[in-house]
Amino acid sequence: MKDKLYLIYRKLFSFFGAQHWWPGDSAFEVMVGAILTQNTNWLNVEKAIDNLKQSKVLKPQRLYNLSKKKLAKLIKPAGYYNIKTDRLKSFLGFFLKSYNGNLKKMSQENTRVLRKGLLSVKGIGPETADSILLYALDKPVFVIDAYTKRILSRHHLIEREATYDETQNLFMRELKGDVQLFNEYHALLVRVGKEFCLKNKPRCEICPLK
DNA sequence: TGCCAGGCCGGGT
DNA sequence: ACCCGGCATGGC
Repeated sequence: MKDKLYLIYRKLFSFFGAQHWWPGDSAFEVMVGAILTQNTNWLNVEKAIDNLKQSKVLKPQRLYNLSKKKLAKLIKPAGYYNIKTDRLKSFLGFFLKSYNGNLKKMSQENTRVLRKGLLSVKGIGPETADSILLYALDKPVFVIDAYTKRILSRHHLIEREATYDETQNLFMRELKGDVQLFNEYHALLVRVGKEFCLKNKPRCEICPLK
């Protein structure tokens, strides 16, 4: 099993090359993007983030102080804008209250404690929490998403109905706990998922994993 | 033109 | 402990 996961990684990397994730200019932008991209096309998220940048509010305190109505309007292109407004606000409350809106302070926290804290925020589930841990805070946590599960189950490495934790445990048990590896591996899975492993239009014949 | 995207919550079984 | 509807825009 261990060899299989490394083999898949090598195939993906040699086919696609480095993905340079997470796209974004700052760790804070990554955290905001992680919430905005929930079940949403990244291109739409970019529009929302651009709006926040144009309005000069892509900072913890500025964003937190913004009225719900104004925030909702700015992130509208990302979809689910009412829900995501609340989710951003609750996350920012946590970030400001627990870590004074300071990324350094946050990243010094014990990873397990941090994950629990993030999961206690309404609107942050396992994938969003782990994306923040890995891509904003450089913690060696493997991110699981819909593509990852679909690809692994189609290759019979997990059950089709495997849970998030089961899938994550597989990766973290079999792979060396390396931030750069986890970063690149997840990004590559999303890449191959988008191009070859769509829900109703799989292109398995020409997939680089074939 | 309909299908789907880098999920998560809450209410019902 | 699962299961499912709701949430919403924009690209292809």
